[in-house]
Amino acid sequence: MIRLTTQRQIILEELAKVTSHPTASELYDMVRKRLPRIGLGTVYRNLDLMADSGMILKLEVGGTQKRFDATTEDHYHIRCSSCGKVDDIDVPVIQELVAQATETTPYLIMGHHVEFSGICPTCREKKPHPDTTD
Amino acid sequence: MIRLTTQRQIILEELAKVTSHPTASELYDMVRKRLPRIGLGTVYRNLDLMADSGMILKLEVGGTQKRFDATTEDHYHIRCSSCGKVDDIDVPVIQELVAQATETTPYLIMGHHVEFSGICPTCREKKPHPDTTD
DNA sequence: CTGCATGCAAACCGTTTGCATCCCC
DNA sequence: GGGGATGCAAACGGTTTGCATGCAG
Repeated sequence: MIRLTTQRQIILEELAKVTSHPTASELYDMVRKRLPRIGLGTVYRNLDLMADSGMILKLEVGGTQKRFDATTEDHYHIRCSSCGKVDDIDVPVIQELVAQATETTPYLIMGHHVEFSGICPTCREKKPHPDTTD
Repeated sequence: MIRLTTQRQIILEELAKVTSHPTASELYDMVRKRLPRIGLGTVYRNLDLMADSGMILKLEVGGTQKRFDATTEDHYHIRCSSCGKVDDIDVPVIQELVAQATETTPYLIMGHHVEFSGICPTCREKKPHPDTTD
């Protein structure tokens, strides 16, 4: 069984506390407020460990950084193509997709994920219209 | 308009030649056989340029590396969680998803992508059964 | 006690970038 | 001929890892 260290607990608590899907370094900053001497490596090691043991989700989304999710139920996401933020999206999961895909591919299918892309409200306000100044 | 350099042409040709979705460095290796002095930076610069101008697709898939696709029509993908390979998958694109999502999010939705995950035939053969030795 | 976990820092890997030179238009 | 494109190599950002020490069980 997975050993319950202070670091582990606090990382999990901080992740569960937010509805956003923080990156490892965002989580590092959050955790550091309570555990100033924690190392970034510890955060990475524990996130991977918890993801492997199914306690949390490691989101394989676009962008340069992986993001983490305390909600392990199957659900879809939307990513802001401007700032990279990721939010949950409340569209019902389509289980039939896997059945459909199974018929057309030699792969052994394990799952699927839908990722929407768009502009989040914050970024929308920042750039109401691309550029009408010239 | 986008300047037509030898490098550009050959990168595009090599990408169009394969049905796989190569990473930048895979493409670099392919192109280098015809253009031994090309630099990796040139490959990256041109792939980004061509993606921005809509000539090719930059796949925002999971994994550590970006992948590129000469087919710009909307379609879905499957990624092997063992070797990272990405293939097209022949499941009809669900346009209604965007409409559905629009109703439940404050984001301005631009698009969506479905990524299946599974084990490719090659990796399936390599590991017929995970480990039954204990 | 003892071995897994931590903190720290160096290493890694994919990607980006600055710069002098090159070559397409 | 001129400005964008190239080759090269150094820089970068995110992640991983080796090692001595620390602490949970």
